[in-house]
Amino acid sequence: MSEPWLGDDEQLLWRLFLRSQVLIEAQLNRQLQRDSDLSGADYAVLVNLSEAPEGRLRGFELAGALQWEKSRLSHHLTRMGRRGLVRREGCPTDGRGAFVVLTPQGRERIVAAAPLHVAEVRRCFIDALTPQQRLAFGDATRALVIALEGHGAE
Amino acid sequence: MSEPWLGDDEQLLWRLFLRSQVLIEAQLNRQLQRDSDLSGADYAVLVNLSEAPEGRLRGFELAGALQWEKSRLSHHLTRMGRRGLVRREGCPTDGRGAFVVLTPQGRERIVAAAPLHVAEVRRCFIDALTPQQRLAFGDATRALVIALEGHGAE
DNA sequence: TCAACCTGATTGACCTATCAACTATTCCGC
DNA sequence: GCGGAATAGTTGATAGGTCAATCAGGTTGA
Repeated sequence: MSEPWLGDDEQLLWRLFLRSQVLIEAQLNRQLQRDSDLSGADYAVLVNLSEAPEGRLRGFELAGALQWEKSRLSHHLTRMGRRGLVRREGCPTDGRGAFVVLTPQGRERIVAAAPLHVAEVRRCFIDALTPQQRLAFGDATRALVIALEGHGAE
Repeated sequence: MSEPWLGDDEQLLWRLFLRSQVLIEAQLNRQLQRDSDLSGADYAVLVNLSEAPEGRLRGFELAGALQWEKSRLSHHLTRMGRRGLVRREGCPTDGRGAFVVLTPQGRERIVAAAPLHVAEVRRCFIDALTPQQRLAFGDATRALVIALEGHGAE
């Protein structure tokens, strides 16, 4: 429970986990870029907006949903704005705030991209596991998330 | 096995996986930066070099081990070189190639950093799982890695 | 009311990552 | 050998991410 080094099996487990992360992320980003000319970050923004009423969210709501820093969001929205995917609008009831709004083109893009992306998630992730493995995987990742949200990282 | 969308449980599984990735990566990078003034990328480079005979590897070997693009490696080595962690050396038997060599300071740094980092991996990852979860999780991640290395991503 | 503070968001500097283009060398078939 | 393909590595432009500073607009309380 508190030895200084990792045993062989622990080492292997850790490296497998790191490797699965890298591979999946790379594969999905590649697919999004190739099929839809979107980055993973673009996709996440568009999904959140498209699920919100009228395709609009306050900046801080979007940042919270994505778990992004506000400055990251701001920079990213500027770039997406240049590509016509989103637009900013002032908030009438709070002079500090702003809405982020999905443009019609943005909506078209996410509607076209989502099925392809989901299919890739299914292919690379869901279908790569047996039902038992899925259960075990969910069980373990849930334990990880609980442990990490509890102490280490707020 | 080939439905277009994800079911609730599949969706949850996927989001847990994504979230566990983000949390662990953030936590470990924070620890490395705080305790050892190294990024995760720096650490990975140094570990690979320190495990190689004489602390030296050809660029393409290092890139392969890290699964990095050659240009990423080249840029990163330039930055690490400026900080005195690594050094480049020409290869006598292949005029195109170069060795990347761990400097004495680089070795000191990784030797000092590794135990702290490993302890954090243990705390955040290994100890967060029960022995049964570790076995099952290893089984599932192995299946993922095999599936991903097989077709999608070469 | 008005000063201190908090909140939502933007900006600029800096660091890191990716892509495409390029140089130099080696390998291979003829 | 020699011309073309493949390999090793660098470079520059650009996109993305983090940090600290800034700003404008709310909120609170003496």
